[in-house]
Amino acid sequence: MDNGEVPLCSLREVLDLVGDKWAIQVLVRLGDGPRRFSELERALPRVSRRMLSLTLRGLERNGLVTRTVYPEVPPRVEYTMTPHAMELDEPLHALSAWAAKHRAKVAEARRAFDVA
Amino acid sequence: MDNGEVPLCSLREVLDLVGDKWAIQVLVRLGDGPRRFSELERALPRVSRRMLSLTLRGLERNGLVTRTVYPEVPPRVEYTMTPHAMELDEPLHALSAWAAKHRAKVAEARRAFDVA
DNA sequence: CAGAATCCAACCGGATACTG
DNA sequence: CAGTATCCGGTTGGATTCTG
Repeated sequence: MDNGEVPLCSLREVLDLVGDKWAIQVLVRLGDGPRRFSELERALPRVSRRMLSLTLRGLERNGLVTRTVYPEVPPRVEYTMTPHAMELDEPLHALSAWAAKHRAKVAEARRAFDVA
Repeated sequence: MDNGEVPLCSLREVLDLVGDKWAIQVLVRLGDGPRRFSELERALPRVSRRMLSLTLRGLERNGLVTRTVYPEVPPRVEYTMTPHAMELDEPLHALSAWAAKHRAKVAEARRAFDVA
């Protein structure tokens, strides 16, 4: 990791956008298309309604997600990824590839550390 | 972002490793070579000693950093990145490149959202 | 259906002081 | 030098309740 070439502030910016506990889970769900609030809620049982709401609000605020309200009864709201959010796909793949590759070593390091 | 291809759990794993507030700052500093505790402390004035300590302990536990104690007086401790931590360099670059590219849009989205 | 509001417990992290 | 220990205020997030 070369200090001079990693723009630290940019890195912090992305992590501030998607680094929190649920943002990425939501984004990935939106990856195959628009989803309603309740669909996301069912798809992510471990996210409380409150947190889902706050997460979506954050993503919307940062322009990663678009919120569309359909004037119907009962109300329908759909969340959609924006084009630039889609471009996050590849960087995130790179990261998870790293994780997949080194998972065993990380687990082993953790075991070794914990017994000591 | 293709749901079927992004291994969500791997992604969460990496973010759990380096997603917290200071881990990456520390890693980047270690990018050009081993550093002593006090060097890191000076290089990262906004990180409290306590947080630096906890961060290093976490990185060490996950095998991203090696801690070496030299039996001298006064004591000297050096922190070094492990080989697999170095491989994080490129994925992190990809992420920060995304941030750099879309920074303006994100900022604009935020402004638009906040005035509303 | 899609949230917002409120309450409250748990956790986080800074400041300070102490140690091998 | 390189930490750890303790105290403590602020933030986070779950549970619950209320609403258009």
